[in-house]
Amino acid sequence: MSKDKSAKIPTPQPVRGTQDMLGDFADRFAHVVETFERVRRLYGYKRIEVPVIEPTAVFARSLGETTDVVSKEMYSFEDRGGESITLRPEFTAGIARAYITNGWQQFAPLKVATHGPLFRYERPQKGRYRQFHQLDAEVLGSDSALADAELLVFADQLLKELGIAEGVTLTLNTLGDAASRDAWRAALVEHFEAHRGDLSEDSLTRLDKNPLRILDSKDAKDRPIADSAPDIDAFLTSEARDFFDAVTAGLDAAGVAWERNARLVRGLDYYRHTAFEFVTDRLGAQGTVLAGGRYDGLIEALGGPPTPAVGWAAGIERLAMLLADDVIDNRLDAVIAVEDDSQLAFALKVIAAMRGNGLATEIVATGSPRKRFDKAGKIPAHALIAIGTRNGETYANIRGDSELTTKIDAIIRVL
RNA sequence: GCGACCAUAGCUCAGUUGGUUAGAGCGCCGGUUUGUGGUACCGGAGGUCGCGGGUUCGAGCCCCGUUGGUCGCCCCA
Repeated sequence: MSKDKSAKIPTPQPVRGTQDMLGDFADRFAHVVETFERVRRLYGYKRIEVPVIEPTAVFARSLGETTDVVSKEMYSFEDRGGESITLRPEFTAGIARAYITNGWQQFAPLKVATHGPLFRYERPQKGRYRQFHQLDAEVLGSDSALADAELLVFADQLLKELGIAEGVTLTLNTLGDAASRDAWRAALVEHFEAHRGDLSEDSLTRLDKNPLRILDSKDAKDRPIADSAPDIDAFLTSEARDFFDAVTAGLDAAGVAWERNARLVRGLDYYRHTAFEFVTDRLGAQGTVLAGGRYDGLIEALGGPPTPAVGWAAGIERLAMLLADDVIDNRLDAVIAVEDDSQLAFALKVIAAMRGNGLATEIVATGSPRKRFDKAGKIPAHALIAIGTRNGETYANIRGDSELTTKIDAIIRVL
């Protein structure tokens, strides 16, 4: 290391909102993904891979008129050909594009699942990053309420298998069909206009841009007005009512607990019928762990044929943060402390044999020989093997669970 | 885009109303105990106190700016 400070090379900073993971958290992350991959097979969801980059139009068109999101929160750039490219901020639009451009209509109804990195240009906070990762499940080309129900049962089982269902609640609402939704929206605008003077400043702008969003406002000033606003129920067509009933009946039959949240809404117009969020109060302001809904209008908005679809996505980091501390067992089977360098060759034979027998093993053979036993003892493992010389003879002392030490003893004995 | 809080050793943090040479724990390196066993003892390396200005006889501490982080708001596809 140079002491010459002027010669020091400045280390580039990581991009804001990106994260590096080492050890425990990376293992938790992988555990979430592995569990998802296992459970999605149980439900017959096909693995799908779609690009991280898409033409900007894929997302701009799917997100429609919510200019805030499109203009300020997407990672977009021009490639060398002058085409506007965007790092995917969500899975759904890219999957819908793939569905159209690959002619996957032939497979409808198509159940697919994927996971990977997504990018949104936002201010990072707890459970919210610029590069983040999601699990994703979609059913394309099905207008059946059974698809919605199955998707939710899948999500419920995933959370249960991750051991985080406790403290996570499925909240559910319907946005109705287009007719229901339009009637409800008009009634809401009327209600909010009547209370215009009591709304927060933010909600006044929502009233113009996205009135449904006043319903889930966090501002205490808005709550009485939002809470007294009409529910969609009175405006549901009988078809929409039947659809919602069929979804909830499916959940009840499968034993999935749910709560109606009549204030749960989606900002985009292509959402229809089912909207849901699995929420928790254990992640600060970012309480949504898994969310989705039915988006019957999306594929058409991308220039495809009218295609009903429903899906959800879940933040892998958020799920990983919720995992219990003891879910991941990082302990090795054994650690070898080489207490005498003349026994190094023997120790290397032992560790090769251990690993060859499927036992995860680490070796400590550097630094002061006297300290190696202590050092090895600090590495989490089920057994500790000390190798040294005593009375001119090689010796190996094994400590740990009796079953494991017997197995190790047998491996070493034949060397 | 807005707000609050924070920034001292590789990590987690102390650091008094501004006052000598900025500390601890963990980690790292070395030494002591010749030991079937050890939460032990001793020592060492490692710091432009995020950066730049200012106030002051004197700034890790006070003021301004700046960069970065955390949390929240907006937004949430």
